[in-house]
Amino acid sequence: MLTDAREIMQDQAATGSKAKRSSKAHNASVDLIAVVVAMTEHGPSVLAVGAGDALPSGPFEHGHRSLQSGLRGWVEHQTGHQLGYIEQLYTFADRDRIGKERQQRVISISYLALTRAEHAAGPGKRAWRSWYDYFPWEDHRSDIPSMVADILQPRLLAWADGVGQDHIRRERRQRAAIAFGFDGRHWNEELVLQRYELLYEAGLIEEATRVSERSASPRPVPGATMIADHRRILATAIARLRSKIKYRPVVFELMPPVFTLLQLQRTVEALSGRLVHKPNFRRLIEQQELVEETGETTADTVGRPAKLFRFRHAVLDERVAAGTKLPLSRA
Amino acid sequence: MLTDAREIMQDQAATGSKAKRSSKAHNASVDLIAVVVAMTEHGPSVLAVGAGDALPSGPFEHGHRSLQSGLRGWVEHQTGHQLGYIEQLYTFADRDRIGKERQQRVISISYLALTRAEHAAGPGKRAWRSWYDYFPWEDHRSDIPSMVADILQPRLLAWADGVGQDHIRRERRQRAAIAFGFDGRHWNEELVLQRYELLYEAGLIEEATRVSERSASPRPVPGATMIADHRRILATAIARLRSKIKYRPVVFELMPPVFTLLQLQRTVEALSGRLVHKPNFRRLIEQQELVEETGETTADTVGRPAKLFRFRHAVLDERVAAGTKLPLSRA
DNA sequence: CCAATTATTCTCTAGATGAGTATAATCCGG
DNA sequence: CCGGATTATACTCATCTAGAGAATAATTGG
Repeated sequence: MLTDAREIMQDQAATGSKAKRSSKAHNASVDLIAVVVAMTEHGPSVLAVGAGDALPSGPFEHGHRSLQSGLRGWVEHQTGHQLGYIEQLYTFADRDRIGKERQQRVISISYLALTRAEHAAGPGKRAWRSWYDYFPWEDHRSDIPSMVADILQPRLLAWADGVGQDHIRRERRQRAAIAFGFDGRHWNEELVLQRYELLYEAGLIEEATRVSERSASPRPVPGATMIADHRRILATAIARLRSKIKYRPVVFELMPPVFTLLQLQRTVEALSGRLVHKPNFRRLIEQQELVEETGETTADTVGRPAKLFRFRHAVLDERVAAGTKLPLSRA
Repeated sequence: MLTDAREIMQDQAATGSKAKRSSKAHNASVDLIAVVVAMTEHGPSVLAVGAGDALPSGPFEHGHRSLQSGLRGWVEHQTGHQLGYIEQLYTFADRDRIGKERQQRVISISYLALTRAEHAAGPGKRAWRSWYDYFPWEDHRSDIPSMVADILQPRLLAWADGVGQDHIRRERRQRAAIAFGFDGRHWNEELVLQRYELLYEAGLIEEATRVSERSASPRPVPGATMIADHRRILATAIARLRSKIKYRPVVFELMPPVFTLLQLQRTVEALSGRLVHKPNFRRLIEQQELVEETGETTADTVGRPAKLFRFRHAVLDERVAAGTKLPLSRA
């Protein structure tokens, strides 16, 4: 099982330690929320519950051995899905949420999990939704979605120009330009959360406006909504994953045991939302020795048959990739 | 104020959302733990309380507006220190910890904060401890500490060889070699947590053994201890910071408003625990336009006077550094 | 003025990366 | 059985980046 060593270690650390300090901590309820990602026929997909508008989640309970095992339990119970790779995303305290009579706060701990769609056992087959349903502006594979220039840009500009002070207007314009690549800037696929936050701040996200205010607010931007802040958590997960595939071999968690290099490339492209240069992608994968040939080739496809590869699990032990960006002396 | 946009946004997200799902979540107490880092005369230092064996911490309470503000409150109260940059580290659930009669779990949310030592107001002047007091094997600036070869290596090998099965022994040896750079491997300064975990697993960390077992266990390795798992949290923070200075301009949080390039270099070296190549470091900083000249030069020192620089806060708005490692097409 | 000391600039090299071209192996319709 | 379409794989080339070390500049203290 491919797992992020650091995260796993941390969680083991959590369950193994013994505390000595007694504290007058007050109580809170603790929720676990999972973003479960897999590749389906519809592209990079997320496991949704309810009407496709909620992430699997549930309270952390006494029976749970650890946070992660509690999360696994809830996902399995709600979707019939067993999780492999898990990493923690973020913990936040919800301010407005109040439990029954006695005031009580809710702590939400969110996780990113990677799996293969086939692993599903049970009913939840329909539960996969392409994550681009929720973020249609994030898919730049075929081209920049027309809605970016047609809808997002004018509305964000209107939002920026709707403010009186000059420096705030400029600052808003600049933030929008950086996040969405306006004015000839490059698109940065990792800024998923910043883009969502910006739209949210501009009042263009449906979740940002209360039902009572809907008529007064600007029309929200296209994209499926979710309850509470689940869509924000999803944005966080996508951003994390898009960043992580660049320095850790996590893509393979989403691949079948055996695959062609083009299939691998298509997966990376689906996740990052943009196309990569085929020969260079191949060179990158091979020089890092991430895969090994099985000896087999594909048969069913048109054109020259492609070699099949499998992930070299050994690289997880051999190396620990860490991005060097300091001018260290090699010595 | 230089802050990590992603983290801050997340926390705002937390306080701003409204939840709809009612849950039967059971109660837990929530603790906030801070690793506060600054550069002092003794190098990279961490703010400690008690006998220098605990991190500032306290329960998350009703009065707190958000997790971060709760953390700020506790640190300020316990150390008189105001915090600037804050980012979340990790959340874990402590299994063995039980509150009074009714069984209750403790959730610990840990944070990394960066500040300047001078910002201290109040008594806690003695509270700064070099982080190398706790991890003496992590400082490779002058040379590889002799204890690595003299103490750590033999004890880790003894631990590995103490197991019967051949493949487990090999796996332990390999893990130790990768983490500590044995057998001619390179030292990877980011593996702070992995190294601590390995020593912990090998029973060489004092916190790992209960008092009653102390006589039977192997003698722990040098290094100041901390209560509970605070030293592990510190290791996590150091690892995160060593990684982050490579792709985000966070070092400047630790610098005075005006500094020379050598001072900046010394700070980076102190954090990463290793030396960098001076001309190349300079080239890196300048080509990224992270700093601008003040026009002044240092006077007090021997040798050619150095130009003084200040951080260009504008870069935070202009750019969003994100590590590209995919063979994307430039378009 | 000279030696010592620190700062700053340049040069050289090897490797990584972006981009495009060329060749290989298959299928399919004639 | 051949030629075009299609996909896979292998090369080539220019540019950029990062590691390493040398050369030059501006001080201080004798």
